[in-house]
Amino acid sequence: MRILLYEDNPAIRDALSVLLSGIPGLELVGAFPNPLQWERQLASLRPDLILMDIEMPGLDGIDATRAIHAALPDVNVVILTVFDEEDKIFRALCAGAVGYVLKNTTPDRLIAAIEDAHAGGAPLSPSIARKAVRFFQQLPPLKTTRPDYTLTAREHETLRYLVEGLSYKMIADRMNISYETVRTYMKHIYEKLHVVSMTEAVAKALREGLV
Amino acid sequence: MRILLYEDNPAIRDALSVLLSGIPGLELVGAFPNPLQWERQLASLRPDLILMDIEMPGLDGIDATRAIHAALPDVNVVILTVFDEEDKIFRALCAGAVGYVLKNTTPDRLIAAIEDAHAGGAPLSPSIARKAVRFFQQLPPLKTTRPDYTLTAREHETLRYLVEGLSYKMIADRMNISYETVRTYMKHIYEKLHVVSMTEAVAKALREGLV
DNA sequence: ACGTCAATCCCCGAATGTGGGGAGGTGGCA
DNA sequence: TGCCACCTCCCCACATTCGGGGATTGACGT
Repeated sequence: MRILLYEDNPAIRDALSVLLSGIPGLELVGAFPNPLQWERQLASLRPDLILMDIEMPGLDGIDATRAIHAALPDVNVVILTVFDEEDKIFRALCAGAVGYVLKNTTPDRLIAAIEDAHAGGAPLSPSIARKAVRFFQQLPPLKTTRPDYTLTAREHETLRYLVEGLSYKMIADRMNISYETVRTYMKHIYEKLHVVSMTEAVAKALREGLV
Repeated sequence: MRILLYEDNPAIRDALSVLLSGIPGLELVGAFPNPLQWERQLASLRPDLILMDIEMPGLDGIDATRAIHAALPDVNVVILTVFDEEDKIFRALCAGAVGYVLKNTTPDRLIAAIEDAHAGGAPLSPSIARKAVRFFQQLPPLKTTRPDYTLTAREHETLRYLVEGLSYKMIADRMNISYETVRTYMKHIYEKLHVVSMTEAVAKALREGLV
């Protein structure tokens, strides 16, 4: 398996070069401080897999991943970085990275990640995987049968206005009912949703797609 | 670590029971052919982690996962199944499963998955992980231009607690600051987000992913 | 005919949030 | 050194929400 490495820190680059070169079955075909020349390098070095840092001078690893994935979809790009921020993780995965490994990973786990990626897996460090999974859980309900709180039509309507940011008064006005009726509906909503404040109700409604 | 197993196939259930019982540090506190009695079983057996099959007579493992996750969010549910269809994977993860492991996994990898889940990771079999990652890549161009409201660190923290449904008092308590300071932050948040109430702030924060 | 339940309205008192100010301390940066 | 952004706290006055009640109407089902 031919591996290409993009990493701007010379110490880390050298350490990884030594590590990877010592593994039978792997061949490090190049190691560069940035992916500015990726087009030429990929054409001549023909890697099967790329280890990509994120913050590099000249060209961002995520942008490079996007470009590479668009041009050569068969090349597996694995992000290797210190950042475990959701923002970077999602941008990287959306850009086409097949894996996302943190730099504090032990050498043998890194090797396993490389083999995993080559075998059609998606190596993710545990904390990364958990964040990715949490993303699904926060996803608006696609076709999942969401819990049924048996809100009545008017209660449901009230909740929708609440999520829009309206006050009880405004909702009463919008629904052509009295302020007190809105209060009654809200009490029911609180009971049914097991919440005790507007903010909780709004959060629950939005998170569970009740609106 | 206390483990609970739901699996309808007696042979597999017994095999897993034997396997898990032989691991130091793990304690199999129960093994049932279906999760119909999950409420009572979880209350009495207090598992840290649940291994859940998908197709079981009486109650579907994914539905059970959703119910359990809603009632006891701290209990980690790991799906253990033969199905690697995208549909089931996504429904399971959206329902609150922290992991998804295929039954053709080797025993030591299964043990590793259990430990991984307990350590805050998200054990996914390689082919599952790849499908999950591909999901991100098919996602519509993610909001890279997320508006920047330049909330300060403390304001941002305040907003997060607000979305959790806490009152000013509770937030003050949680952040170890006075009620008045929370009020100050809220005023700033309202200005920066151009909103005038808690509900609007919560809705905007959730909709635009500010939390 | 009776019970149930959604929909509508009402009161009170207590708790909480909103808008307008002011003000001291810190640390970074020009 | 002085400015500025941030974090922290305070006061007043007013608006709004919350948690208990209670009440009437009409529709629907048995």
